[in-house]
Amino acid sequence: MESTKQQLVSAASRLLDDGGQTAVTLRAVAEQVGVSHNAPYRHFNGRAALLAAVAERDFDRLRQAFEEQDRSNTSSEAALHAGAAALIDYATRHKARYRLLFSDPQLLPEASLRKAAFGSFLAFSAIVSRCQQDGALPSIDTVSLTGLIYATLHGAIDLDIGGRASGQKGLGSVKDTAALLFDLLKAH
Amino acid sequence: MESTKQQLVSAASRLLDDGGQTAVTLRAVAEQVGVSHNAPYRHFNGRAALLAAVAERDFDRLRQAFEEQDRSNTSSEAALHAGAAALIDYATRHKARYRLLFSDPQLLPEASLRKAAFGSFLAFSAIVSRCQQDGALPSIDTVSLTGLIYATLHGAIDLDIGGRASGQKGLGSVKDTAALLFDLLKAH
DNA sequence: CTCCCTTGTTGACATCGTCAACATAGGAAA
DNA sequence: TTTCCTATGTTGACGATGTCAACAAGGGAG
Repeated sequence: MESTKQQLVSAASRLLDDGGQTAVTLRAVAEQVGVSHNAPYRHFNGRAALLAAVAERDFDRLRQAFEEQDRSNTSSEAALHAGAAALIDYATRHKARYRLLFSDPQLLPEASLRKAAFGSFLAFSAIVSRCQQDGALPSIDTVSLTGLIYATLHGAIDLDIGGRASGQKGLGSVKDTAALLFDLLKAH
Repeated sequence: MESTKQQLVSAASRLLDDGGQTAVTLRAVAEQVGVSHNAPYRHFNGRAALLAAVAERDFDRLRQAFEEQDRSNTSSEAALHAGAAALIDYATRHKARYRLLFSDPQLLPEASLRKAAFGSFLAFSAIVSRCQQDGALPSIDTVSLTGLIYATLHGAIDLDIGGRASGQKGLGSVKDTAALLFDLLKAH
């Protein structure tokens, strides 16, 4: 027995995966849940708020995934690679959702969403910090270094999804770019 | 005396800068130019095609900016930094337009648009290649290296525009991220 | 029992992208 | 010159969509 609110978020996620941004219409979401076209307004302030809820939920999941890697029994370097792989994997599996989280301009900068986004960034930062302590990454400002890695990962993913850079070579190029960055960082 | 088609593209750009994605409605564009709400259809296949034309024009301008830096009389390293600064500057001045070029999911993968996007990437790649010849950048595969730099720049810009990463620290963090990457690359 | 907050419904409205039909001017073709 | 076609633009209409207002039911608190 899932609450209607949760059902709405789930339905929006599904529509996003299936038909992309334009498929996520309030009316379609409502229909999927089996309520009237205006029921969503009892749970969300409007379309943007519903999408923000979807993004928030997934940001939390990403954070959890990063935290799991950070707590794992592997080496810090392996955790870093696994964390990056998790992000790439999520983006590959849910392109439209990834775009919603990281690049949607219509998402209101709600405090809760910003907090969730920052939370996943911080979780990733924890992995980076552990790598630094182990000497696997240079001992510079952790936030700056995390920003560099995060930006590179996101940029490679986003360019790949949109096919805007070096042709559409598939996600192989994303992993290659990440590997190249990690190699450079390893060599001090 | 500007052709109506060019006027439509210019008006769309202006509306994009002023009011963001949602402000660019075909009817508003037509009104700005002073034609009926259906006149744009005589020049573009629809809204997506008009936006693609805007993106294509700006991709060409970016390519020209990169080519100018490549031909400049400065050092190859200065050209690289100037090229990066030009991209950051463009993104800062025209956030919504930057998003359109590099991250808009609704843009049909028209051949001409893809060609223009690839053209700007290639122009940037030429600068990178010159840096490699001068020993200012590591002698690895040029396309891979350009992909890394391009991805980092785009990722830092995109995260900053959306305020998704380390808080909204302004574009300062973007330049810092770029500087950090260049430092790392310089140290082989 | 009564009241009110939550949740949901129906109906309406403005806006938008898009299609179809019609108008007009200017040059090519005869 | 006259005829016709194409490019360009206009008007009108339609369906889809986000959103607002008004109404309904139901269940728990007092």
